[in-house]
Amino acid sequence: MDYQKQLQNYFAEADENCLPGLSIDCVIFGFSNNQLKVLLLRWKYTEEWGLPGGFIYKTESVDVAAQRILKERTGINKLFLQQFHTFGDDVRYNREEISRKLHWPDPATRRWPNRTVSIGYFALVDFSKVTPTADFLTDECRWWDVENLPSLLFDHNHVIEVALKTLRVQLSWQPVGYNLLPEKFTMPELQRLYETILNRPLDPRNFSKKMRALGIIERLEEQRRGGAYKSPYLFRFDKEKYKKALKEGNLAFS
Amino acid sequence: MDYQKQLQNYFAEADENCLPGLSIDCVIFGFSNNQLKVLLLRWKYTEEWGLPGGFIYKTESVDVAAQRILKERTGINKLFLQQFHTFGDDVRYNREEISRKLHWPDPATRRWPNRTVSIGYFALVDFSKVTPTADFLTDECRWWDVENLPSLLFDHNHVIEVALKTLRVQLSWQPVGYNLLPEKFTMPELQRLYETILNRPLDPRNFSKKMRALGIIERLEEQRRGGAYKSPYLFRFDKEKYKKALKEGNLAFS
DNA sequence: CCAAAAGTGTTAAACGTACACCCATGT
DNA sequence: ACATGGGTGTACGTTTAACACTTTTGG
Repeated sequence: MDYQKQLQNYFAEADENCLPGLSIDCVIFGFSNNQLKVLLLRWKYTEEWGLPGGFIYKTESVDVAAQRILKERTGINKLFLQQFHTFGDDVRYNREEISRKLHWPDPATRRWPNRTVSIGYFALVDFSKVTPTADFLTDECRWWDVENLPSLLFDHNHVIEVALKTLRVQLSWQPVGYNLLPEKFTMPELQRLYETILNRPLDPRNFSKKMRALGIIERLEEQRRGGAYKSPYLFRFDKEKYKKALKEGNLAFS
Repeated sequence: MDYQKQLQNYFAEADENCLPGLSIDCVIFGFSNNQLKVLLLRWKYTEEWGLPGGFIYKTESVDVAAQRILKERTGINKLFLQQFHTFGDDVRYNREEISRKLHWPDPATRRWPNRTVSIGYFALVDFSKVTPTADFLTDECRWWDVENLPSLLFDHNHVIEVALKTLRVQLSWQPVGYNLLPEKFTMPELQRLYETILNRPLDPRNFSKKMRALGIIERLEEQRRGGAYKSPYLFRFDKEKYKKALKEGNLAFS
């Protein structure tokens, strides 16, 4: 089997060139169809899903490694990426269980350390600009609703939960809308993004008022045609004002 | 020199029993004399100060290691301790510079990895309950004003800055007063704690009003006698209500 | 013409902020 | 008696929260 050899090579290289016992996990958030999504990978020849992750080269900063891993494993480049927690429990997974689930032969398994400390990053991306692509370790790469995840490998369900919690807390200071939405969007779309992340309904009149009062978005003449029912106006973020407001911490949303 | 041998033993043990290339740094905050303080250690036979830190045993969770290190190196036990950031730059210190500053012989130095990823924790402690004690690696352990730190070893000045920033942001959700103040305290003391962390003056009338409105502190009949001038009332945190308010995120302070 | 989503304004309550004087105490 | 820090209330402006009807559109 060619795949087994690739696996062995991968771990052998990591062993030689990467920091031992340390890894990175990336939680990539996107928003589409009024749902917050996470990008997951399905490992080759299995039905097992997990977060994209990888190792850190010995001469590479952890932040740079996170960007590289994202790029290598999902094709996504240069985006909003933030460290949110380091997962250091002594038992985060069972090596034998993982090895069984992934159909790994013993030699490959043994290369996987018994214990790994993992640094968690989350990314916010424009769903419409991502073309999920599987890499040599995986068969499939696709978006999953945050609300409806399968049981994942390792402690990845927990990692996603912590990322979500961080995202909620940081809603007020992070350019969430700016990174998760396409360039042009409607007010209801923005509202549903906030509702999804905050996990509670918001009043459309108050929401619209507040968002527009922040002065970080502008309404275009254009309307979104083609959908059924009344055509909503399109909006666009004013990048400069958004950044300025973020710096001043003006984007709290209670 | 006995110390050199101890050093070598220490690193040899760490090499054998600890996770390689990973360390923990602890930023311990205290409050006294209207100043926010950090606990620092002076390395033996030098004038070089740094944060208490250490390594993680191979069978120990990172959180537990942080508590153990704190206890071992400062005598402080069982307190508020929170991971705040992982420092993963590829060049966080110069091994030769460190070795020179600490008067380390080559063999000991070579045991120190060329690169270490460090997980930062910050602790909030009751200043009055801590008896700073140096350990076998250090000559002295004492509090320093956050506003007036010396140039520290490694990237520890930067680590403290990030911890402070985190502390400021989290003032609203963390039991800062509860952990940094003695059981009984006066309103001006609490106010100065907040002023110090937020780094700006607050109006005493508004501060008192707001704090008491939160319903998490109770005024005792007792007053603090002995100081000159008018005797201030003593207050105490209502632990239950404090925890409840924290859960509900009601402790924002703008 | 109908169903469904988009869009919008007013009011009351809560909260934040600015501001100044008297009081208690030890020396 | 006095110097010093402790203690307190009011008024104004801003922000939030609650609330319902009309408009637009495609089918």
